[in-house]
Amino acid sequence: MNQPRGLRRDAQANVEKLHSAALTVFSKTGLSAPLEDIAREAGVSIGTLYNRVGSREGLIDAVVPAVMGEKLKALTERTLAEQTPRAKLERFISEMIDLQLSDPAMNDAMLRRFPDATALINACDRSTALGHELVENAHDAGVLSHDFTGEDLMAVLWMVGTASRDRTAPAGWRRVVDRSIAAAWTESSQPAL
Amino acid sequence: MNQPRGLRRDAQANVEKLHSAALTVFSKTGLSAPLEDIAREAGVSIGTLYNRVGSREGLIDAVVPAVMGEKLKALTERTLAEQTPRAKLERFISEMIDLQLSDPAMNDAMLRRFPDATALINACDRSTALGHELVENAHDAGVLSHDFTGEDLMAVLWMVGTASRDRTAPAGWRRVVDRSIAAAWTESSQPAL
DNA sequence: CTAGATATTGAGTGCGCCCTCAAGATATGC
DNA sequence: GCATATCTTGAGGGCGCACTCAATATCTAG
Repeated sequence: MNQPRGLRRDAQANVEKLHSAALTVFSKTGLSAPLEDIAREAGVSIGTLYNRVGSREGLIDAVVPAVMGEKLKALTERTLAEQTPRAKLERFISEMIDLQLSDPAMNDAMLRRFPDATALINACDRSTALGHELVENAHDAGVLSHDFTGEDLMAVLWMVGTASRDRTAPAGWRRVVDRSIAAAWTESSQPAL
Repeated sequence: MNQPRGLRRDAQANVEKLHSAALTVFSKTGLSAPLEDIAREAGVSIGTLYNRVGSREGLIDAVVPAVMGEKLKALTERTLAEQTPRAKLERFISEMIDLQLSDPAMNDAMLRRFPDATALINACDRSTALGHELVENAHDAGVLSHDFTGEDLMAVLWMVGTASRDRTAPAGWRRVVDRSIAAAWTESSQPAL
């Protein structure tokens, strides 16, 4: 959680101010927010921002993976608490969508818009792995069509993220996505209550 | 097709050079290509570009609707030549997708990325109207689920356009879209050969 | 208290693009 | 051929953002 010691006390304080400012701004504007905004929010000059955090990726990695990790942990628990493979997968999808819609920073993260923020990418990879696993389980249980792959799941979520961040998206996008998912279940499968 | 007379001959020639350069560059890079690229391609200075065409929207409108209109006309003919309402709609969808994938300029047009290019928007509106009509006919013939609306159709096409222009799109996007369409037909409906 | 190591600062530079305008070039009517 | 209305030109200004660095301020160990 803390910086590699050796920083002067004021510098240390600035790091913390920058981190919390970054969190605020990222959640409002997304991970591509101007770094100047973050410096201002932290009450610190742009030079200091660079001195303390080095790069946008550094700042993202210092701050977002923790939040994201928390959310994913809770999400995973809720997902695995469901009874059937289908219910699990449905839960996962709807929770992931909620996460993306809840906050531009989460959305940018899931869309992998900053591939050099390696810690963040790792966090995302974990959720991707969970998704793939749930798809496989659903296949094994015979509730999900075999031509709906893990890749397809990720594509669905990518589209949700993309559509939601674009204000020119036409009204029907959500229905399109929902229909695509709905069509992937097998006949023998029962929707969760 | 021509400028409102009164231009000196050299100026007139420049207009033409600019139009054809615009066509070339737009098809390669899309409608948001730097205007400087177009001036260079036309062998003319950036100042002249502004003198002759005024704005990006002016240039787009002077050049893209004609091409688009041609393509839409042919597309419409082919669509209406199909026998059944379902075949018509399927044809329309696949032709529209091909059009979007064929050329960044067409894609930007269909995505309505330049709402102030009014002539272009008009052309697009005509194809939208056709889409809505085909959806209605399919509803009337009982081959298309009533909860797949004209708006849904446009959302599908919007997603195709968006996914295809984003190189970070995951591999499965096309299948997601196809499944969404496939799921919209009613049981009584027969796919075209 | 002070020297010197450590931080902060913000004006400045760069980049890509949009758009303008004064100075110079060119066509055209007479 | 010449006068002049018409065009072209490209350097320059603006904008938003990333990123740097010499000058200045602040900590802290002794």
